Amino acid sequence: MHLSEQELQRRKERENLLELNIEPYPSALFEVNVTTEEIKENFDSNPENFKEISIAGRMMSRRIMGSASFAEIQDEKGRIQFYVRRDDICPEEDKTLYNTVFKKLLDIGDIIGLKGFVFKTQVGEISIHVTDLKLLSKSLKPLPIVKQTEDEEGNVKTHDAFTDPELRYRQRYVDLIVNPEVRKTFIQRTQLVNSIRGFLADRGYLEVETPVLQPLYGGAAARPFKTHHNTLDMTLYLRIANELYLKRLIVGGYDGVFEFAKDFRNEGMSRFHNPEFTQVELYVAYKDYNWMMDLVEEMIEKAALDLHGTTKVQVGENVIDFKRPWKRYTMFEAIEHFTGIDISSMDEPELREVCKKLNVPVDETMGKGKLIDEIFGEQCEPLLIQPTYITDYPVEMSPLAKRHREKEGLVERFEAICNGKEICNAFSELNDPIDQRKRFEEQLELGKRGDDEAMVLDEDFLRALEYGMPPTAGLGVGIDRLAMIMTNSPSIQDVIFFPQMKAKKKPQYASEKDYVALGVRAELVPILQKIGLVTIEQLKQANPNKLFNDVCGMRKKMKLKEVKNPDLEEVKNWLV
RNA sequence: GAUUCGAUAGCUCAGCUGGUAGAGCAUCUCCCUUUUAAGGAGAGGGUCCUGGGUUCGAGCCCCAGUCGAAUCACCA
Repeated sequence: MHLSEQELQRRKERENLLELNIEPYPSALFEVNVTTEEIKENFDSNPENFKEISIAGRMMSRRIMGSASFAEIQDEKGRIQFYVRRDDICPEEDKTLYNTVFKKLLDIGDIIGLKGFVFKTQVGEISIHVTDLKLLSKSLKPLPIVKQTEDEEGNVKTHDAFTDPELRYRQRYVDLIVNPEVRKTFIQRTQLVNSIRGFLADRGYLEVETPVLQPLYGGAAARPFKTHHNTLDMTLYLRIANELYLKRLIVGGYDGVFEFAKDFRNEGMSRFHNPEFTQVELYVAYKDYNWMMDLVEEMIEKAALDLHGTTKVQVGENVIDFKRPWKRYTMFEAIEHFTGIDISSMDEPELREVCKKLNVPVDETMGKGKLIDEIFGEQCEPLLIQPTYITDYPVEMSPLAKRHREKEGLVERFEAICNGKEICNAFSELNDPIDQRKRFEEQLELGKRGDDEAMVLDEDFLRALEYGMPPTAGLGVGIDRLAMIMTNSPSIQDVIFFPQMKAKKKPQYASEKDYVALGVRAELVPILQKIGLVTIEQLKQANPNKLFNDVCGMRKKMKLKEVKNPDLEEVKNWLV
């Protein structure tokens, strides 16, 4: 393993601490009685409450000025400056704790505990005057240092921001340490979930859990992840939705059930798609989709209020207002509104004409429903910024929704569109088992025609319906998409702690033993690694003359005076 | 999957027409006081993503690859 100079330095510091009988990773708890936030908010009004504080966190900056120093400590809530004076933390003769430990053996990134009192500096910054300092955990890897300054107008300017998306997502822990707004985003995501959970629980609906591993995948149209159970020797799928299980529970007699579900779809990735994502699904008996629209409006409006204290949320360049009531269009109305074309009574050839005219891409396999959906998706959806309900979808696209009570060829379904994207999907659930079987069979036909996202027939679910499911309204809300909007995040990766990333290929690093087995002296191993020959295969392919040169050159460069250079014969022997 | 762009010090980035690898921050040494991106003096730190090629000479040009980003496509 290659270590940078700074990493080696810190490992050395760790050793030095041990030699001073200072445990770099102590086990005892450290009593914390205040947070940075509490100090900053309350010190001015109640300074006497902060005479004996104890706080822990990560040291994020340090400015040493001889026998006194300023540094910053960061806890979960924020940062605060602290002031350390040598003679405060070392009242006796022995000044090691300040001169050696604080100044030399501590680094930015170390986790420390402080005791002391709060005061204000001459410049007016609330700070902690430290009387006792304890190392709680030594950090061996240097952090990217992000500095922020404020100009006279109070604009915060960030220097050397840690922005590389790859590193931020692969090492989210670093992102969270140095980019405080990231921590805030995820707190808001949790607040959003809590708000919705509370809203639904207050209405008496039951939060449940249903299988993630399913023998048949259903409830949505998507390609699944496939896996295998060894003991049962059977194929299982990671769920693409939990809809059919929640409906079974409605059959079983619960009148309202919901689940925050991780779903998995084996499809493309984009800033709106992660292979695993979160939905909350809700089913309520004896209700219909009109009732559900009212509920969703209320629920999301409340979530906005809980997070922001207002129904207005800044998203990119737009301000989105979740205040009830939201605009409602039928799908046909929306298409007519945005294109001027009334397609409500068109047949398939006429729809194809319209697509051509509007430059909507189509292909042969698309039926009437898909064509309508395509027109909507191309011409309307991206233009819907404020929360808007689109209702009454073509039946072909909605095999689990109930036929419309009045309109032929449509189902009682709605989606809420916001910022140009779907945030929820709901319908009056189809509970006629005969019709449901027919719809599944139509899906099977689509599957035979090559649609690899067509639904599969679930006999057990049909059996449940045959026992009788009450009329039910069902809902699915994409939590990630909603979180993106509520936190003003442009990418789904910004609201998922550990978004899926392509695996990094790691070469099989050879160990010292592997080199020695070839006759390489152990002291030469670091040289070979430094040259870049980290696998035996690479070493074997090296040109002996060049290798000999490189080794001697690198030895000099690394200033390994005590290491004896190999001769050419010796190098050649490694490669035999 | 397609197109475009990118990869240089721990971090953020510069690097001219192909000619000895640079800055700021971070790190190390020295001075230092309630400082404000504290300051001053000095030092160390590089597989210029990988592999080929062109060339007397490649961070830079060419080819292939890896990884990433953006846009598009797919995702009812």
